[in-house]
Amino acid sequence: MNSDATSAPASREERRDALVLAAYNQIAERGFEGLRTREVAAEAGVNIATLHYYFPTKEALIRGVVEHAMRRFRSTLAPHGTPEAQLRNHLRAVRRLLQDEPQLGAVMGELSLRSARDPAIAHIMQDTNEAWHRTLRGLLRRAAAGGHLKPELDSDAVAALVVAALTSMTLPTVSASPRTDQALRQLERWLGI
Amino acid sequence: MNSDATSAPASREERRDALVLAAYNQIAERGFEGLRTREVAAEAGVNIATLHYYFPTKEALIRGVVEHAMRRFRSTLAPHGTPEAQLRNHLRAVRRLLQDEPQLGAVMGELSLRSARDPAIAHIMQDTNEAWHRTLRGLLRRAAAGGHLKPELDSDAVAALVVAALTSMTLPTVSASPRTDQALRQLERWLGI
DNA sequence: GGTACTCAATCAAGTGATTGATTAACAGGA
DNA sequence: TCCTGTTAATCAATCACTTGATTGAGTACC
Repeated sequence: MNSDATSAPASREERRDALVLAAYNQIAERGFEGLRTREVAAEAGVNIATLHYYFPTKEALIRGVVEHAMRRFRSTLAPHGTPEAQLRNHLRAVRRLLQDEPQLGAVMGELSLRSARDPAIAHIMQDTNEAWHRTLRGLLRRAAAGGHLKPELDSDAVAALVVAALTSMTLPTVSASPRTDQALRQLERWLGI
Repeated sequence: MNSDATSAPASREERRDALVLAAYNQIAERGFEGLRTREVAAEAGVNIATLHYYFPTKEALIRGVVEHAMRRFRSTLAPHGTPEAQLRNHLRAVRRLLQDEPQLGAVMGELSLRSARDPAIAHIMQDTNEAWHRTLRGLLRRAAAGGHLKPELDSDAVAALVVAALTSMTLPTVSASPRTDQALRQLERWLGI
């Protein structure tokens, strides 16, 4: 049934991804409140019944969006640059990601709120936040070991504050404010990076 | 038409407040996605048509919730205690408010996300955040003037970071984490309060 | 008589999900 | 090579229900 990549129909995975991306964009723009399976299907260029062929329920589609968003976000957490620059690069990378891809911030925000009433989402997001926290602790410890940060720094608490500050940038009231970059610079100043 | 407070029907204001509170609770529990005018009316103990007598549209009801939430939140921003303790009291007060009234955090979070697509909400929340920022700058300056903080402190940037960190606590993924208090303590540590 | 408030019944539109029919591709046997 | 059966994917039509909003009638109070 699967033809080569140059002709319709697209592969199963491509079709699923198109539907997930359409739902992702709709959630970013109108929240879960405005998520409509008919419109998701239309944006992906298929019939509503086709959407249900790939995702039996609307909730199943939402789970696809959760995976997509977490994968996109976690891909940013990978450290890059010299060890002393990694911490600052991290802060800048997350900030830049949320600036360049405001949809990701919007979807992450929507998912965070929904996690209060959806244990599956809560679990995935908690895992992602744990991984993020670990990544940050590692960066902080390495920076302290290299003499770039005070050795008595409480990396656990600092990581928690960094996660909180960056997470707030998924909220439009924070990300839209020019003060957000001031907040980030203050964080860097206090870190001495 | 208005009878005394001991008998039905309640006054016009009481009835409106009951509807707003019912909607507020529903938004806190299920987000805008799960907000149903029929259920709001039922929780307030009136007919759907009565809800529409007081609020012509669902959007009008939502605006009532916005006002209620902003009023509740801003009432916490008022400084209390001695000048040197006011800053720490402020941080603790907001944290405690979001702990004691998680619905407020949930609704504030929902409203923040909705503000991206509702200019009226965006305006009100921006005003509230401006007021909050001013309050914090004032507390920071007074603390610095009293010798409790470093005089070279950038009160603008610190206030921005404080707003961001506290705002993140409206998100369940942050507020549900035991690390949130660590983040707050780290902030206090860096402030020296 | 006028006003404010109430509600049962209804409307019109929307929504997630299902069904049965159709089409295309593939594999295997003659 | 052709034919047949199977499988995967597609969609128009439909279902059953939900939802925001409206209407007309009734009641109480001034």
